[in-house]
Amino acid sequence: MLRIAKLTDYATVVLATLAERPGAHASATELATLARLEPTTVSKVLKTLAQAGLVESRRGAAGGYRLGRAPEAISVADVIVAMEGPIGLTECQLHVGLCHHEGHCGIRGNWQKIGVAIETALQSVSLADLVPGRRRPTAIPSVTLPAEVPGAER
Amino acid sequence: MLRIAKLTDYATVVLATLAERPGAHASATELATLARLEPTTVSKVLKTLAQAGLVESRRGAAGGYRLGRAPEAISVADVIVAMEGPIGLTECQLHVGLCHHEGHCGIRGNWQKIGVAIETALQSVSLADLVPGRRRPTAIPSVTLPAEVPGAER
DNA sequence: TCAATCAGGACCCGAATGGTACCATTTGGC
DNA sequence: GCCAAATGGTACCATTCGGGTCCTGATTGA
Ligand code: FES
Ligand code: FES
Repeated sequence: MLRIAKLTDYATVVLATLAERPGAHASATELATLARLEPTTVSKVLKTLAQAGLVESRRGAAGGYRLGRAPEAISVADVIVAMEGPIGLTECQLHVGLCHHEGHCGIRGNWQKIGVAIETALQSVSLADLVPGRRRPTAIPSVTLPAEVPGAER
Repeated sequence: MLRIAKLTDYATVVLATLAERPGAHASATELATLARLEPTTVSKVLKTLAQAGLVESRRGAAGGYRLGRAPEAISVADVIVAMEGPIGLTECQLHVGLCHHEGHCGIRGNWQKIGVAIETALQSVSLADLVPGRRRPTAIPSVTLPAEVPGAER
């Protein structure tokens, strides 16, 4: 399916909600009602996001969460990486030596390039672009697949 | 993870193997030994690919599979769609009316745009680009996020 | 006729995901 | 000083999904 996890989707919704109230801290339950999600789930998502530094947390009474950086500085790629770990289409793309066919499979390098292209595309979309009302036309800049084939033999 | 399924990865490997022997039909077991994969798995993959028209099959003795089109005409997006169904980052991106938050969530449209951008990137990489020995520098053309916000208010 | 080969399922098992609950820790207010 | 509010962290369970195998039937060439 090439899908992101549901929790990642929730994360974007919660972050978008947070982006609409800059500055002040908002509690997890408060955000949950605003986003109409389960409080427990929102809490879980926020914990993960806090570990990644995308949101800042304050504990204790009157605590809560707020964005760790400006909405423009948080990309969709950041959210995905925070929630699901490094972006990689295939398993063997991330670590070398795990795949049985590395020796005779010339595809690996290409998967890596494709992954980089997608990641670049995701990085150029920021939270500010997702927040309704603050929309502005966004153009993903020319995503070029780095053709580092040395001698382009054929 | 934003990963593709393993079977999809296998599909690209098998297709790449097929691309190296144009014309003649190759049996599933034959392809399995070439790609060093489980014959049963390769068979399963090929069946799926045949349904999508990416490979042509011939039954009976001396039967087998061959590419349905030229390697240049088969994109990575085609393979993913054939193996995993329509590309969509989120669930609510594919069908309208399933998500509870559609009413007040302005994110959905943006996810769709991001999905289109990724799909475009995947479509511009063909099988021919993946086959080792036939490599040629590939540039994913300027993937532009269609900013169809009517009045770009801000 | 027979053997090879694809077609189309059914089936099973393990892993991952979504979701929930519990308890410790911190912090502000009374 | 104490309590309520709120996060931090972990552990847990049910369900789903993906990977993988196997079986039976249909087709085709020798
Ligand atoms: S499939 Fe893993 S290296 Fe090619
Ligand atoms: S999360 Fe489903 S429409 Fe926004």
